[in-house]
Amino acid sequence: MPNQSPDARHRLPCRPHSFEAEMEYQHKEIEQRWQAAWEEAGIYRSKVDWSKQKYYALTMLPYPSGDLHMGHWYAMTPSDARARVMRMKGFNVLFPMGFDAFGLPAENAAVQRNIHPAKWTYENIDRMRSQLRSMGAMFDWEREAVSCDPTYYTWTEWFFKQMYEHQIAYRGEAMVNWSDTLQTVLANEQVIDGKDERTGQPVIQKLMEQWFFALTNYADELLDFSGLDWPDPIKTMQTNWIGRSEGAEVTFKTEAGDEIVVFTTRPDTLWGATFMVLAPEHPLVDSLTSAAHRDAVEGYRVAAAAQSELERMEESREKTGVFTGGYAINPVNNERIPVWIADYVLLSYGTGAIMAVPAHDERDFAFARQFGLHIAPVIHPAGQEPLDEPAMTDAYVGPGVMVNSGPIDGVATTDAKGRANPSVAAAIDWLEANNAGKEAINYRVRDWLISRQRYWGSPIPMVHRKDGGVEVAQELPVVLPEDVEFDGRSPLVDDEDFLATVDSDGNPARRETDTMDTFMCSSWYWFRYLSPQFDAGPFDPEEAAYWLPVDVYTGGAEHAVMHLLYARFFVKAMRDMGVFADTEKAMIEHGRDPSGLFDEPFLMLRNQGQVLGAERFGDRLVIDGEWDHGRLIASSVRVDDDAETGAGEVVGELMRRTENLLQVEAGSGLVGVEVPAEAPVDIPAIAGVNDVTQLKHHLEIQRMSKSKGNVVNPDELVERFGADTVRTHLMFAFEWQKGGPWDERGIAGSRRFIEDVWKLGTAEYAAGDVSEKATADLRRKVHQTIAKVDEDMVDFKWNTAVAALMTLRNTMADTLRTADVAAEAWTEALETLLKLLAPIAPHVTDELWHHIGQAESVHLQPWPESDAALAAENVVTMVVQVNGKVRDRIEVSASITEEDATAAALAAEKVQSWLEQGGVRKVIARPPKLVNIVVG
RNA sequence: UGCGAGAUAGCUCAGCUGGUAAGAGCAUCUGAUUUAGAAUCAGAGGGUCGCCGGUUCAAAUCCGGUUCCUGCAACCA
Repeated sequence: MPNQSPDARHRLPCRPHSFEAEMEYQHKEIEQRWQAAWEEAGIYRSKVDWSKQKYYALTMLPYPSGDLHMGHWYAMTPSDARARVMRMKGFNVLFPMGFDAFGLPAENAAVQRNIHPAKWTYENIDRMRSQLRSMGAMFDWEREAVSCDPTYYTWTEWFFKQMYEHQIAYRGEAMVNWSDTLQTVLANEQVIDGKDERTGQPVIQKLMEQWFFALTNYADELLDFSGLDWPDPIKTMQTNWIGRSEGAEVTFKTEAGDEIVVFTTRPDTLWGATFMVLAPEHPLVDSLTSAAHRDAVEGYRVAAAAQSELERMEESREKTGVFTGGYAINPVNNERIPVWIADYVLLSYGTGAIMAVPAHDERDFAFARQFGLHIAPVIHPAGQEPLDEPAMTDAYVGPGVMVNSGPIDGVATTDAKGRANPSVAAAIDWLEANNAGKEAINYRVRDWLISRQRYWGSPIPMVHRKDGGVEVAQELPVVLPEDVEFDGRSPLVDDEDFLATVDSDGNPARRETDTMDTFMCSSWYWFRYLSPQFDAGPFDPEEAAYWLPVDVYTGGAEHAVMHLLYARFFVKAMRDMGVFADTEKAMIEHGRDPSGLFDEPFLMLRNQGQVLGAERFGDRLVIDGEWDHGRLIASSVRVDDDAETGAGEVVGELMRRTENLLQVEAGSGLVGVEVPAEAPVDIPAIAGVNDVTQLKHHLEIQRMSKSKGNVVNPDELVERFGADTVRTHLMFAFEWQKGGPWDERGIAGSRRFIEDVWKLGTAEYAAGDVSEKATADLRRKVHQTIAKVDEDMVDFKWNTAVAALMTLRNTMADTLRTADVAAEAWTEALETLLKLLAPIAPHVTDELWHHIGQAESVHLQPWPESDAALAAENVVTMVVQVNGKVRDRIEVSASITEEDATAAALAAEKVQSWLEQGGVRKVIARPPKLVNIVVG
């Protein structure tokens, strides 16, 4: 009810060009105008200011694949909102953006569309920059870094050189993952289930000489997450990936005198080792194999090599393998044991050879039973009869006492790992005393393979000398030649102009043609953001001294054992190579203590989930029954995915269900089905008695992808609803860490919310009959909302923060109608709403902020603080229960004592009749919320 | 198979350390407005909190079991 109250005069519209004409919410005009205004005023420029507390907020930089998709919006806008909150809280916030611009898709585009990778990449970057701008994020564009730019990859090469000179980068021969389709090798971390994690292309194992980084040197340090505020799943994934296990290395000798070293976590079971198994590719297989077994061994090796990792894993768990004909000597008891090869032993783990203890290892047991090999129990199970070998159906892996184990007989064995297990400790001591082995730690993680046989990457700045030596190129950077042709292979390998160079002695030499893994570029990009133009080093120590380390990092969890592991390794290596020496000096000069600041890149990490496309499929149902007025009354319902038409009265997919009414797509159209309570519902996948509510109706969620046609284009949504609405909705519709299916219809609600805020902000509030209680109620609501929103936003709980703002919206909409609060309280409520919403919906809030007469941007305002006294409830409704059932409610003071609460409850009107039924046995008082009276 | 998360309205979710009558947005329905629809406004319906058992004066919440779903790792010696 707008009117001309004098109270409204303190809110003079100060932007006549947008408000006088009409009070309609024009998202497009508002957003474009404010984006331009912010840029012109430079309010998002972040500069070193030692008088202010810094906050480095980072979000994973995108690969310029073409268009910004929903995932980018989902990942970045909450990160932006969080950075804005921190800024309003008084921190000097750096929130930069850039592009991870090297990579295979650019080369594919070159082959398919005959466009140079650089051109393709930079065109995409241009497009994505403008799309990023449409988000209205507070990116500081003057700090942008693009990894494929020579001013950037100069320093990527420089890092490689440092790594080489510090013996962290090395060239070595190893079994590596080779993708024939991609024509390159891949790091272990980038292979999932035998396929390239990006493209799903299969890989095979190949022995090749490649460039590696000695990541395993840092394995132990990488297991230490102390001081890091990271999600547990990520820490677990990295820990599992690194895969530290404690045990011993034991040396076996073959009859020919060769040594076979094995790693085992159970050296205590050595006396039960009755055979050995080598990986098919193990180098000693040749010399071990006897003439009689050579054909079989060769056949097995060839078959194993021809299989992709994927095929190996897809096979059943049935063990395969062949005997080499060779024997080794068990060093603890000098027994002669056969040596087999089998593909369940992996060359890439441990030493590629195992001692097999079939009695106490499930895999070895299965193998022994399959091939009739000897099984020798050496543990007497705790509290059981001794193991009877022929009767065993499984390996025994539990605790007990060592038997048939010579010097360690009688020692207890427990479930503990490593030396904490008495039997393992005893075995290690014996091995070391007898020179047969030593305590050892094995890691599953391997060194980081960084060579790629591709063109569009940072060149590895190395030169192959004529004399066979390798050395760093004379001049950095080694620049990628631009004038090249693409046919699917790297054009570098036959580019004479590129290849020909000279070594440090002036002799003709050949350049390395491999480029670096693009994860190398992204392992240090947040340093480049600090000073993207700096040319005396990878980053300016003065900037680094202030901004480092990154305070909060946001991005996808899929990088758990790739980027996030490499980045941690990289920083530790940089620290050890002295790259931070100048930064440290600068820190000390500015009075900042540098200790411990270069051990980890990202102090806090938060992962967003994924926005999925909603595609819908329901159970396929077979329904029998009777027709009644065009509707089928079911006598039975059965789920059968393979059922064909004709198998029942109605066969089809369940599209919709409301209570017991089904809508089934039965080929000819939708059929209505009513399922009476007595009709049996059979769902094979769910055991027991099923009912109609367990039927799955048409809804399936999955990744958005072009081929599935379920991609939602953020540009269109921004056009229709505005960036503020899209941002708000992305933060409201999902639990950020979890993500979920995109529902096209839901966004209208978020748009309505923004429009309601618009209405509140543009309404003329005129106080009528001011009530003190109403005023206090509104202020309480406001201060409760501040507390809730503050807590939620700091914690990335966007959905509940928006929900809290929506309820404040509801309260304020009521207030606008009742007009019973003091004008000051209304103004406080409105200003608070705008400030709290500003990080989420930056444009509309700034517009309204100016509309209510403020001159400065809402984004430069201090974050509201909750006044606990105002937020506290002073009068509350106390529940009076009798025997746990609510019988009455009474208004009491929030600070009521237990005695008063009890007395009030016993005096409550509606409980009297219950009190008469029996004596009061007990009174449980929880002032001020509840009193429970137990009677009878 | 192991580890983790989860199961609350038709959908997506909130409900913190047990305590009022279980909430929000969307969807649905009714009414107003409209030639009609959309939009808007007013209002309504809809939940055995997966299932079984236990602890308690009191359980969606804690404990045990069970089913289902989902994420990650998967022959790691």
